[in-house]
Amino acid sequence: MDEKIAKWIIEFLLRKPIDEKIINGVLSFLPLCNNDNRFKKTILLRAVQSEVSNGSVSEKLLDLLEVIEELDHREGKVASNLMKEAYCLVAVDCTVRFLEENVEENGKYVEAVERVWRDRVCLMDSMASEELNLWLRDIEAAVWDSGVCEKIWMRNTRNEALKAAKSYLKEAWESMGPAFLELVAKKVGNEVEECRRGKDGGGREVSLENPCRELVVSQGTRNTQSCLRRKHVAMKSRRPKGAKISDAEKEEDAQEPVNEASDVPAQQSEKVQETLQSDSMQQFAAVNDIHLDASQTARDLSPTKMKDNTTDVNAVENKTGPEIHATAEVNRVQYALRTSSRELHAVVTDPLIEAFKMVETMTPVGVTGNHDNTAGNQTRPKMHAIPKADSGPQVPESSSVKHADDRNLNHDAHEKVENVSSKMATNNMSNDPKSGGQIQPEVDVPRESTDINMENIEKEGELKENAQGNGFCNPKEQLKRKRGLMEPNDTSHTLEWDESVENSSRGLRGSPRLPPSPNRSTASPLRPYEDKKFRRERRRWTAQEEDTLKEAVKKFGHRWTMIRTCYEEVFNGRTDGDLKDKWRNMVKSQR
DNA sequence: GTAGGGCTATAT
DNA sequence: ATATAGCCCTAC
Repeated sequence: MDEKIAKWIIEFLLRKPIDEKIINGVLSFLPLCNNDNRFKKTILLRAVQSEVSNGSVSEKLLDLLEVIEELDHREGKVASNLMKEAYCLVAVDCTVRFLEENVEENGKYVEAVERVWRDRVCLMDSMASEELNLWLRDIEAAVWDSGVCEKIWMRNTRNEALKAAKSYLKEAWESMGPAFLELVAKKVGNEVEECRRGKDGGGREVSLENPCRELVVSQGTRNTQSCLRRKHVAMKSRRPKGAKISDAEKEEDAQEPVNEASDVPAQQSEKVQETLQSDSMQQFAAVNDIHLDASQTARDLSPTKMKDNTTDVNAVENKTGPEIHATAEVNRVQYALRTSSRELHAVVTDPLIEAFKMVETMTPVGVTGNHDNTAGNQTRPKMHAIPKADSGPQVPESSSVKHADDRNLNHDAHEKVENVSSKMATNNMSNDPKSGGQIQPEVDVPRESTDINMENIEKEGELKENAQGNGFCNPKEQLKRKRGLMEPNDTSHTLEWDESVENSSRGLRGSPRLPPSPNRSTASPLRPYEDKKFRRERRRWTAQEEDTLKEAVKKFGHRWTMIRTCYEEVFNGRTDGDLKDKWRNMVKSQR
C-alpha cells in the first residue's frame, strides 16, 4: 500500500475513538511516512490522549509533550499557554509523586528534581512560563523546607496535570483540523449533494476535471430515476392480494437491468475510488511538502474550493455512499487487522510511540533533542538550568534512570520494531509449528520500516549463516533431537554469534542480536528455527528494579503483567516472565 | 497470564 | 567446579 494512503488511514484512525488495538495493528502493518510533521504530531497527540485517558501522568507524557513542542518549533510555532501549562504540571506531578512528608526521606524526590527539572524542564527554554518558574521555586524549596513540602502535598497535582493535558489536547486537535480522509469524504459528499441538484454550490455545472463527477452525476441521476420509478411502481403496480412485500421487491428488481441492481455498481465505485485516489496522489505529488497541511490539500482536491475550512469533524458519522467508498480502504484494513492485531499487540507494547520513534529513525533530521542532550547537536536555546549540585553530593546522573531512559528510547524502539518484523516473518513461514501452517492475512508489510531497520541485521544474519552452516532439513527433528551429553547444545549459539558480529551492532548497548530478515530473497524457509535460538542479551537487575519489584509484589501479588504495566518505566525491557523469574530468584536467595 | 523446569552465561 | 542469575519454553 502506498505510504500516503497508509498515512491518511492512520491519521483518520488516530482521530477516532477506535479500539487502540486496532490502531496498534494498523501502525504495525502499514508503511509509515517519514517526512510529515503533521502525521508525526497526530501520532504523538494520540499517544498523549492514550496516556491521559488512562489517567497516566508519567515522564513518558513529558517526553511526548517535549517532542510535540520540538515538532512545533521546527515549523516555527511557539508553544501555546495550554501546552506550557500542561508541560509544567506534568513535570510537577512527575516530581511530586516522589515527595515524602518528611523532608529527610526525600532521596528519590531529589533524584526526580534533578532528573525532571534540572536535566529536562530547565533545558526547555520554549516552555518557560511564570507558572513554571513559581513551581520551580517550590519544587526546589520542598527539598529542604517542610512547609513548602506540605503545601505541595495538599495539591492534587496529578489531577491538575491531567486536566491541563486534556485542555491542551483539545486545543491541539482543534488546531490540527479534521483528518484528511474526513475532508475528502465530506467534500465528496458535498459534491454528490450538489450534483443531485444538478449544479455545484456556485451555480456552475460540476467541472469535467472533478474526479467525483462521474460517480456523482451518474449516481445522482440514477438515484433520482430509480426513486421516481419506485414511486411509479408503488402507485401503479400494486401488489396482488396475498403477495408478500419481498415478492414485490423481487419483481421490481427483476424489472431493472442487472447492472443497476445495487445502489452503487461495483465497477463504478472502484473506478471512482481509483480516480479519487490517483487524483489525490497527483495533488500530493504536486505539492508534497512537509509543511503542507491536509486541509489545504483537501481543498485543492476539488475545483470548487471549500467554503468552510472548519469542517464538521463528525462528517464521517453520517456517511453517504461515496463517503463510504472513500473510507472503504480503512474498513478493509480494520477488518484485516481485527484478526491479527492481537498477536501483534502482544509484541508491541506501545506502537504509537514506537511508530513515532520508527519514523524518527528514518528521518534525516533527528527531532528527539530532548533525548540526546549530551550529543552536542543542540541548536535550540536553553533556559537557565538548575545548577549541577557542585556543593553537596551529586546524584550520579539520577543513577541509572536518565541514562537508561536515553538508551532505551532508541534501543527499545529498534527492539520492538524488529521484534514485530521478526514475529511477522515467523508468522509468514508456513511451516512454523506454532502457526500450524496457517496462511497469514494478506497485508502489506511495512517494507520501509522493516527493511530499513533490518538492513544491518541482514548483514549480521548472513555472517551468522556463514559461520553456522546449519544443514538441518527438518526443524521439528532438529528441535526434538536429543543431544548427547558432550554434544554442543543447539541453543548455545551466542558465542558464535558474538564472534561473527562483534563489530556490527554492538554499539547499541543492550540491543539484542537480531535474526536475519526473512525478506531476503535467499531466505531459507527454515530460518525461523535458527531465529528461535536467538537470545536476549543478559542484563543484570538494578537495585531500583529490585526495590520496585518488592514493592509491587507487596501491592499486587504475582500479577506480573499488571506490575510490568504499572512500573513500565522501571521495568523497561523486562517481560512478565523476567519479573516472575526475578521474584523467584529473590525469594530463593532469601531462604 | 502464570508457574515451573530447563538451558546458558556469569559470578564465586 | 559449582552456584546463581537471567532467559526461554511449555503446560495449564
